[in-house]
Amino acid sequence: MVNQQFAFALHILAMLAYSGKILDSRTIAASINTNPVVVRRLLLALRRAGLIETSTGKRGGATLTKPPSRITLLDIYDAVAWRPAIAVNRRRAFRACPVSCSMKTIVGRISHETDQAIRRQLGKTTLHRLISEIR
Amino acid sequence: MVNQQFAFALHILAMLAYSGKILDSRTIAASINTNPVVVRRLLLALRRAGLIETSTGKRGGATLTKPPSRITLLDIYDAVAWRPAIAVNRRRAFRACPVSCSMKTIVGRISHETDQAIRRQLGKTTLHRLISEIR
DNA sequence: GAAATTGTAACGAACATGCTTACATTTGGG
DNA sequence: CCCAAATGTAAGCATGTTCGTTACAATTTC
Repeated sequence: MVNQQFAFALHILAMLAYSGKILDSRTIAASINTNPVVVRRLLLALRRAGLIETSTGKRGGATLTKPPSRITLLDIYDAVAWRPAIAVNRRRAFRACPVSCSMKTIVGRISHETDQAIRRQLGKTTLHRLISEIR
Repeated sequence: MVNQQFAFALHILAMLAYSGKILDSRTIAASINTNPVVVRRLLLALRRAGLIETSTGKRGGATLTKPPSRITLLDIYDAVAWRPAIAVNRRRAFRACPVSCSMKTIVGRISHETDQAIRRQLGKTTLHRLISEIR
């Protein structure tokens, strides 16, 4: 992955789990060293996934909806990673070439299997275990 | 991954394995539906990894250096994927925040574990098995 | 020596990513 | 009731990546 959204999302949720309090996007952004709007966009994705709740207005911010022991890194990955780790070539195949005609299917399967392997791995770790490594 | 280089590399090696002959970059590029220079750049990476040999001049091109049963998708992945699937935030940590100070290490470990999971998966499949699915 | 091929540099277009500004909306508290 | 503080969200910009393209030197075969 080129983008850092998964790393940012982990950081956000680690902050929320570690503090246990409502945190605003400015505080979180300072910890990540980025802009509050970048954080807010990720908060939206995490909320859509049901991992956090947000509230607007004064004293607003975000909190977890579940205990950190019941959130896995896979939940977070699903919330923010929409592209598979392995891309497939989507162009038209060259009809006269059997390799070309089969590659989309074959690479599609490889991509899917690899995704499953990633998901299996991420499903093993909870947010609770992740924050237990802080300090 | 945003880029398609792994998919392209799989395609190139599948062509070489399937045909068993020397193929030039123009032929391969036509099958992938891209430009010969794009193919040649990947051929360089695959050659550096010891998977193929190339020859210049008339009747030049590329061939495998080993039987397809002895090339795994992991070999190919290593040849062309230099970025880890999961990026880490490389900015300076915010010193006053314990979460911020720990995240680089923690996400680094997650990134590494995930990479290992990907590599385990890709190591299971040989180029031979891949081309057995053609047609 | 001509033709075909790789190796490689240089440039550009398209796209992805993240930062920033801006502002409407919502909420809490005096 | 009004102000301050916060999210939600759009728009635009800068940067980096990716891929395609052109071009040409070097190499090899015939």
